[in-house]
Formats: sequence, C-alpha cells, structure tokens
Amino acid sequence: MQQPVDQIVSTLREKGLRVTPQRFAVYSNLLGRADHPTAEQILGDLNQDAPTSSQATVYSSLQALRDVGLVREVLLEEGICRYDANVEPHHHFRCQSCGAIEDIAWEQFQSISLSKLRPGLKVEDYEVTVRGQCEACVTRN
Amino acid sequence: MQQPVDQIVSTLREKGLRVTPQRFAVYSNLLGRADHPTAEQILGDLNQDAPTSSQATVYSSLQALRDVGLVREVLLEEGICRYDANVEPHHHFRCQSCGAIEDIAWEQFQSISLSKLRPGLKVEDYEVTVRGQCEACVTRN
DNA sequence: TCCTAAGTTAGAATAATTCCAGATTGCAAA
DNA sequence: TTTGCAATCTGGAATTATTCTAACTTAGGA
Repeated sequence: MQQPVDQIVSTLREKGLRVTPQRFAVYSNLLGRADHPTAEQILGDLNQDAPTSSQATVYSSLQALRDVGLVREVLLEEGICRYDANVEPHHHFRCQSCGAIEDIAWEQFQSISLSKLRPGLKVEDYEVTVRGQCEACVTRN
Repeated sequence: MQQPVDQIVSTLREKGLRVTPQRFAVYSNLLGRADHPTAEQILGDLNQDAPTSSQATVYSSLQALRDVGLVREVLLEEGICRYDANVEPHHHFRCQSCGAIEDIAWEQFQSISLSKLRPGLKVEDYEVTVRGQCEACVTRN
C-alpha cells in the first residue's frame, strides 16, 4: 500500500490539486493504513508529534481528495464518516462486535445482475455491505 | 403500509416497549410513509399542528424501536441518518441527482453467494446500495 | 523572482445528537 | 380501581462532528 513520495505527488498534480504539506500528509496517511479512519483519527495521527494541520484543513483536504476521486467515504455506522484511499471498486465487511472493517474484493459479488431493476433507473455504481462477526470475535465467543 | 392502531399497539407491546403517545406517533409516522425520513423530519411532522414530542423523545423513540428491531437506519449520505420501518430485508437505490431513495426488492440480489468470503467470518446480514439516477432525473436531462 | 489563486488557520458558528435532572405516566399487581 | 414505581418525557444545556469566516500564507506558473 505504501507508495513513494514522488508518485503521491504526481497523482495529486494529475488531479489538478496543489501539493501542500497538509494535503500530502492527509493523502499519504490514508494510503498508508489498511483501516478506514475518521477525519478525527487522521487529524490525531498527523499532529501526534507536532502540530502540522488544523482540523479545518483535514476536512477540506478530504473533501478535495474525494472530489477528484482519490478518496471515498465509507458510511457504515450512524454518525460516523470514514475515509478510504482504496478507490478500486470493492465492498465492505463490518464486525458487529468489535466494529472492525475489512475490505471485500470486488469479484466476490461480480455475479450481481442489475438487469432486473426497475427500468428507467440508470445505475452508476453499487456497493455491498456485509455485517457479521470477524474471525477474532467468533473465536473469542 | 397503513396499519390499524390496535396492531401497532400490540406490535410495540410484543417487543416489550411501553406504548406512549410519543413512541406510538413516531412508529406510526414511519409506518405511514414510503420515504426514509430523518429524525428531524419526523419531529417536524409530529409537531406540525401542535407540539406533541420533544426532539430528545423522537431520538430516544427511534433508538428504542431500532433496538427491538422494528426500525432500521439507512446510511446513504454523509452525516445523514435516515430511518425505515420496513424491516423486511431489502436494498436501497439512491439518486445522485435529486437524492431520492427507493427500496429495491430483496429478491433482486438473492443470487449473491457469500460462500467465497474469507473463511472465519460469520455473516449475519448484508445489504446492497445502488447509486445512479432515478427515472425522473434521467428524463429531465 | 514575482504574483496570485488556491490553500491554511484559529476560532466562531452551525447542525445533529445526547445528556441531565426533575416531572409525568403506562401498566402490572393489589 | 387504585396504587407504586420504573420507564418515559421534557426543555435546556452539553457534546460532537463539521463548516464557515476573514485574514494570512504559499505553491507553482509566468
């Protein structure tokens, strides 16, 4: 998941975003983690050692990244908006016990047929959310 | 979708909830509409003519109803939590243009096979979210 | 190097939801 | 039918997540 600095910089440039230290840090942080953090968690991460970004900046960076399609939001819990730098189509699993979120490969549900949906609807995208218990929680109980 | 008063009352009782005018009103309102309102919309509805419920009560009623499985939340937009009294399994379609939300019958995606998911995961539930444009918006453009 | 539109900031504002502590009430049992 | 009380309701304050504002800073093209 780790990408070299140069590559991140050029990805941002390609999308027409100016590369600021804050914006770079937000995107880079998101690329470097497998979980799906909230804006708050990213902010905490970035400012862990020394203050580098204000909260308004983290929010606006995330919005900018989302607008150009480098980041997508993941809505699985009430009132909690998480972010994901993996924009390859994929689905999500959420553990009802511990809250852990895992990616599910797109191919899992490739069989889905949208053909029988009410005619007139123009489908652009779809996503499957699976809920249950993760391996750790299953064995624990 | 409209249910007789007695039936709503006994449904609530069966779930072990006390039947208060406020709780009844929230559930009844939700049963009577096809859309997926927010807590705020329900509150506005109930207090349209005369004040009947405080906002704290609407929130807590929704929580109580959700806890016993009479209502489920629908998370399709960032920061917006909607409620749905249709707890029969079904999926959702959301129009990216006008924001309209439609139910999709469960059978549409019954073909989904969860067998190939990472072993160890215990699946309890899943839901498909489809995004695109509704008929009205397609024809408008 | 300079210029300026884009980005950043702290702090205030807004919005959604929850908390609180006292008043009320549904309903089970007498 | 009354009664007792735990569950529920209430307004207002508190909390949390997010956005706005207006002044300051800066990335990067010319």
